[in-house]
Amino acid sequence: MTEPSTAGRDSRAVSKFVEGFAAQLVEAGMQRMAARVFAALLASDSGAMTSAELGDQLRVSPAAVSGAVRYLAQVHMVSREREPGSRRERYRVHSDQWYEAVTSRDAVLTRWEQSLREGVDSLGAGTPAGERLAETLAFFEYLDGELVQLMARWREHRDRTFGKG
Amino acid sequence: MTEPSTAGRDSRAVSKFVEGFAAQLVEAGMQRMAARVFAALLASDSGAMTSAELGDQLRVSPAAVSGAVRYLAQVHMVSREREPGSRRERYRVHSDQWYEAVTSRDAVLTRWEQSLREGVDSLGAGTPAGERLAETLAFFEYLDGELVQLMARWREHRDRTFGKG
DNA sequence: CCTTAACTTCACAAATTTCTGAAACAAGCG
DNA sequence: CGCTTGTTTCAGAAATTTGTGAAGTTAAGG
Repeated sequence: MTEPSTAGRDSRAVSKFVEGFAAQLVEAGMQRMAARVFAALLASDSGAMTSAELGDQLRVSPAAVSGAVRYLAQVHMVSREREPGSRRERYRVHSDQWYEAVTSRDAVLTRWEQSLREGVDSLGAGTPAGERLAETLAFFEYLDGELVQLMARWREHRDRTFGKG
Repeated sequence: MTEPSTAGRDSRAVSKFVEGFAAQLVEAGMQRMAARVFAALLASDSGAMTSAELGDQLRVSPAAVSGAVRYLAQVHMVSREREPGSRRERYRVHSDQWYEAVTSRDAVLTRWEQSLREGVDSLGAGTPAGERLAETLAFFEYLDGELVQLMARWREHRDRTFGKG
């Protein structure tokens, strides 16, 4: 017998990946529900799902989906789409967009750098502690700049590998 | 009046930096106590502190310090030193060692890659979802390799800037 | 060896986070 | 306009995380 269209795939396999990958993300610091929603989108064929589909597949309430999606949208890991002429919303991983969000983490690095700058100032640039903070700061500033270039090279590499492949 | 030797520095300023920077680390996903211990070490002049000093400065129990240090040692952000002929242990940030730990995050990336590989297999390399996972996996593999080179360039850059400076 | 200082482990209490159901809110459609 | 469907907000219950005190372990020093 044929499976229903949305579940043409082995939903056992999908779930195993979703939960496993989400667990890894959680261990790295992401909120549990956000991780699960993200993994589910990543593992969907279209790369987009509605709130109802997510709630159904993950067995959670609309409220939980709402909260997770708000977070994911804030950090640019998914985008929201309004299907024209419907109150239904779709959440999508943009395949190239999302890992840019993971690496660039601009906001995080910037705040770290700001803290370190203040530390260097208040502890004194000449003190051993001040020098250690300054070196750390220099590292993050270096990292910032390098990541931009790294992402540029990745896009090129990706286009060669996937674009024409 | 002169301050006691260990607190020759403005302990108000130290604490402000420690708590502020730790908060940023927490927001990025690190455990609270580990973040505070790490920040305290970073802001110390010698780059090393004993368990007692840490507990005293952060106003927490030995147990809390123990837990935090175990974690930090596991992820190579501090190393433990046994002062010879004493049961006192010192915890140290190696100034160059620690941010290597932050970037390389080898363990994390490796586990992500493993999850993704399994996902590609079980969802099918030919399916749209499988292709998305494969592209994501390729990205992390690329990142792995690039980070190694990036760190090599940083060390060079650092030696030029701080080594002879 | 026995004492004692230092660290670790463990069970539990406190604080925080996470998810839910219910109610409020929005927006298409008749 | 009001009905209906879909999303968000909110207060609280449940689960998880975090830090403590106390007991346990290890090893230096008499």
